[in-house]
Amino acid sequence: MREVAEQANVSVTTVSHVINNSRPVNPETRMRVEQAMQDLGYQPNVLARSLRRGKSQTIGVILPDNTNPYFAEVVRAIEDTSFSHGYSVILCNSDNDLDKEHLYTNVLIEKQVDGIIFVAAGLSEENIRNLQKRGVPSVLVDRQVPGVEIDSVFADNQAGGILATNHLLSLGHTDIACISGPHGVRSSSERIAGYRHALETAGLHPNPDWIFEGDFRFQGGHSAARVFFEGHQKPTAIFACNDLMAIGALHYAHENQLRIPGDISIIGFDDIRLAQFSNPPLTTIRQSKDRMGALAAELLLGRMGNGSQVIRQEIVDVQLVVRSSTAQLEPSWKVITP
Amino acid sequence: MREVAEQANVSVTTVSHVINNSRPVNPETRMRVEQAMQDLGYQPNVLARSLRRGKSQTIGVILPDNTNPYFAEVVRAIEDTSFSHGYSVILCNSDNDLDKEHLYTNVLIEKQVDGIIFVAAGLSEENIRNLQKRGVPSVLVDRQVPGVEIDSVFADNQAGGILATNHLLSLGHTDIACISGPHGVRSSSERIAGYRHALETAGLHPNPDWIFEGDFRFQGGHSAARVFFEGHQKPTAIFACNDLMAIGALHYAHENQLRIPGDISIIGFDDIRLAQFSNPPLTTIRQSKDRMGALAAELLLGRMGNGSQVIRQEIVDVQLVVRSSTAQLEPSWKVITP
DNA sequence: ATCGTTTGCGCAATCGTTTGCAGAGATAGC
DNA sequence: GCTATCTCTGCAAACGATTGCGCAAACGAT
Repeated sequence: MREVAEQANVSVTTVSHVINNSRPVNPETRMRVEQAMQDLGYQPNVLARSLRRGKSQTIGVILPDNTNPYFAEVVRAIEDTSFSHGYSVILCNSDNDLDKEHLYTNVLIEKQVDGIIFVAAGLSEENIRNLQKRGVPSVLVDRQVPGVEIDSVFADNQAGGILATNHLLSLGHTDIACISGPHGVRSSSERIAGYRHALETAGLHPNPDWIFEGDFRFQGGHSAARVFFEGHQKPTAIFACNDLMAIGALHYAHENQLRIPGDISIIGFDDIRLAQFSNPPLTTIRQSKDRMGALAAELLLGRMGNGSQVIRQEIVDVQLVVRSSTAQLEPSWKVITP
Repeated sequence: MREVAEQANVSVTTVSHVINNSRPVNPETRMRVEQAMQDLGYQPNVLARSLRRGKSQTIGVILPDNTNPYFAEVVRAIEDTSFSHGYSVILCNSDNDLDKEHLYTNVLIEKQVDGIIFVAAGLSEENIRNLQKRGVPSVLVDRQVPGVEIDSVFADNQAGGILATNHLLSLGHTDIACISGPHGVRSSSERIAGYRHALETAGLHPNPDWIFEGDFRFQGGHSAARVFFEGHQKPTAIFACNDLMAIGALHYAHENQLRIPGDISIIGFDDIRLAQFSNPPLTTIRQSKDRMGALAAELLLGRMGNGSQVIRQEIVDVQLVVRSSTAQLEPSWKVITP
């Protein structure tokens, strides 16, 4: 910058002002400065600027694993909208590990990020309070932490669980198993709550053997399906709490010559892109990952712009997407069996 | 920091030295300082440190789309190894857009990243020279840019293409179609080169109608398959240049009651996690994304540590993984048809 | 008591910007 | 011709750390 100033025969002050348009400067001078910047290939040092201004134009995103398509799509949306507002994003994989998450949080704070988005974080209440005490704007995505006031956006998980279960019920299924997410993940337990609620409303009571705790990954769905089908009583339909596990279950069924949806109906949750290309294409509950990511970023940006605004909790709708992995229960089955 | 210094009754100099262990300090004093840091909940401002030290402990990763499982897995490995060396990563989605990529590059430079990793970048030669001129360490992953000397790591794509094609040939297929990646993507064209080479070595000449330019996404594979099967002469096997497209093709086949691998064999490339859970599980060419990502990060870290080391180009092996989407060509087919 | 060494610490410049304050010259109003 | 206003620019102090240089006390040896 000093070099530019010298070459243009002005002070660094002026250079700064032409860069930022922060006060009027004589057109002729401005030209000279711009020319000098050109000639010298000058690029500002944003670090110094950030230091001075107290804003780094950077946000942190902490999520369990960017390899999970669901998170990948959310973070993509976050990155897009952040970028279009002039912010960069630092990516952090917490592996659902609270310590790692804490570590990342500190790194981000030390790097002076302007805000943090937690995607389905394992965030503890204490952790959040700490953030708030430090005055770091943050928003939660996909998961609530009870008993704490913080901007957040998540899907209407319970409604989704109900939607999914009702869909299966409406097809005549009553023996509906369920693959949950990892223990303690709120979004999963809400979906399960929806599942339970729908069953009870239909006058059925959920069979505890038919709730299997998965891991939100292919493998978990696969294992769950095995447990169900090696069990005494076999379900005719499965509600998986995310698409990955649904596809894992699909895979198990396929390995074992179970026809889908002939022998077993499967419904997922999320509607990741893959869902329409699975075999058969997966019936699922769509939550808009684009919208969630964008919303999260906007919430954060808003909060950063104006610290005192009221807390917002955005709930995004879910939607049943019927494809080919679910079908009417063959009446014959029920009739013949007894 | 000043506050800490006051509270501990020392100068900021000393505080700095206890933080960095950069010179001996009296144990008792050190205790006092540490206590003060505790009490005040002090966290260093890494921005200021970076400014002073001229290193930001941050690297940039520019890739087309973090939503693509292949890239997602690579970037995950990059993030992991960077983190374990004390670096954060800024994520940038270029959408294969050269302008956007250029923009991101500038942002990263201005943010004073210590290095940049381009994953399958559309990077132009000029672009790279610019980087080198500026002295920004950078490494290329998954794709070479011809005529430029730069650290890079990529898979042995041609070998992979040969491996895939030979596998199909060995199963008796001769009518082998091919779904390429987008025009101009080096990794894809090398795979195609391998495909051609293998065919020619087997005394066949590739049918130009049987090379379809895809987009490296589900949809492209799907479209390609349609073109092939609506064509006059139908292939008995398909080599897709990545798994996503292979799965797209699988999906088309399924929609049209083509049995796999009975009616058509399909082989992919990458071995993304999904590949083993597709229906049927996908035969593919594995390239270790973990290794590539880790290697890339290590290359970059090495370069950052020592600017003058010799240029390194790491080639990671590929490997045929046989699953269930490919099978022996039914002899009947060929015999009966004429 | 003196001197040389070691140990422990602080001063102040620096990294590259931004920004409050203020000065110089030009223009205008009377 | 004098002052008021306006336009354009620069000085220097921050932002929060790191680091070369140097000083003072303590210590051991003679």
